[in-house]
Amino acid sequence: MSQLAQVVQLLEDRNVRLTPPRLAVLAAAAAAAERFSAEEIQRELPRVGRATIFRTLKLLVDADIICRVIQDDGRLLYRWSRRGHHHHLVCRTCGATRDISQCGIPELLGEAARVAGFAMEGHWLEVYGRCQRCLAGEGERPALDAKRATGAAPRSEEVTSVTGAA
Amino acid sequence: MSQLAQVVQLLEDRNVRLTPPRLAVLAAAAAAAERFSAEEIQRELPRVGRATIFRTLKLLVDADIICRVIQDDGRLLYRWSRRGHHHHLVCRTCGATRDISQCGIPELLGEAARVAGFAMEGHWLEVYGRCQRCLAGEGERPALDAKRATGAAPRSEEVTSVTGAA
DNA sequence: GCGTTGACTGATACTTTGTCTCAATATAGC
DNA sequence: GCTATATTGAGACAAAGTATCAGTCAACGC
Repeated sequence: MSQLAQVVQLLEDRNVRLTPPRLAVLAAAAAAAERFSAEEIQRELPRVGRATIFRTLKLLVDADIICRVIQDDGRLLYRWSRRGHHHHLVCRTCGATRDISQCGIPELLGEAARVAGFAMEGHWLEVYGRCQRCLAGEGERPALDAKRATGAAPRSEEVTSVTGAA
Repeated sequence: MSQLAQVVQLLEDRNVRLTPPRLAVLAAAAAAAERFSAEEIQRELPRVGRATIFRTLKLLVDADIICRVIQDDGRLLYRWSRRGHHHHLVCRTCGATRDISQCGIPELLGEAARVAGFAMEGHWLEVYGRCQRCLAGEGERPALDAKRATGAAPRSEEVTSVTGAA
């Protein structure tokens, strides 16, 4: 079953009507880089209303199909969510990301939380740095946001922040 | 030397002119909760221009006196920055935060980053859960956010985030 | 097939959180 | 006091959503 088919299944299970605009948003999101902005979807689908795009994205977020990703600069992007708890390495130069499945935060900070009288329930971690290509001087791109309007899809592997259950 | 005096000193060192509006913003920020929004400062200082408030906050961010904090929902807050790398425990019920100076992230994830070909430069971690008081059933506050206009300090479920040097 | 009902849509206005511009004003240095 | 420069406040503008509303569409019962 393709990813898209799975998503369709998931939405049908939630009794969400799969209308043409919704499917268009879904397809555009699927065709976009792993991380995409609402604006990209809008650009891709000029005939679909802005409100519909945002509503559909929200729907997908609610269905846990995509997740909202807050970047360093406060911008919001969307990303296909992945099952399983993981974090990301984010390249500050080109925006590329790699997943880290290793976590260890609960073990690391659980004791500190206990001492502070907190019941730890979750955490949120992102690691920033520079990827091999950018370190080597290739792959330098004006940071993703630079002019926002380039339409250039970010390289896949992308960023995200994940709110993970501790 | 008081915190405010230290800040004034810091700004003077940077040749920043300490005009009355700037001092007013500084004082309002100092009087506010540890974490505050630009809106709160505005409400506090109706006679100071909005642009001046934002400019002054930016100035303080540039001077590393306060830091911008991106919340779960993408909203921006400001927070007095502390010397030294630390993270926060955030109570989802009442919004209270506690610092954790212990970090260990670089040690924990450094190897994973290296394997992925990343040069780790910083990270961003928030731990959330419930504080002792909320666990005990006291201290529960109706989510303060409701209409944002209450002037009350932080709302519940906030997640503060800090980008720390790794 | 028809009518009803409720979900969905697109247009558009509005909100929030800033940033930019510009003329007026304050300040520092001489 | 004069001049150059920094700062200010008002207000326009922008990005990224959200809310509202009338119109449309699809499902469902008859």
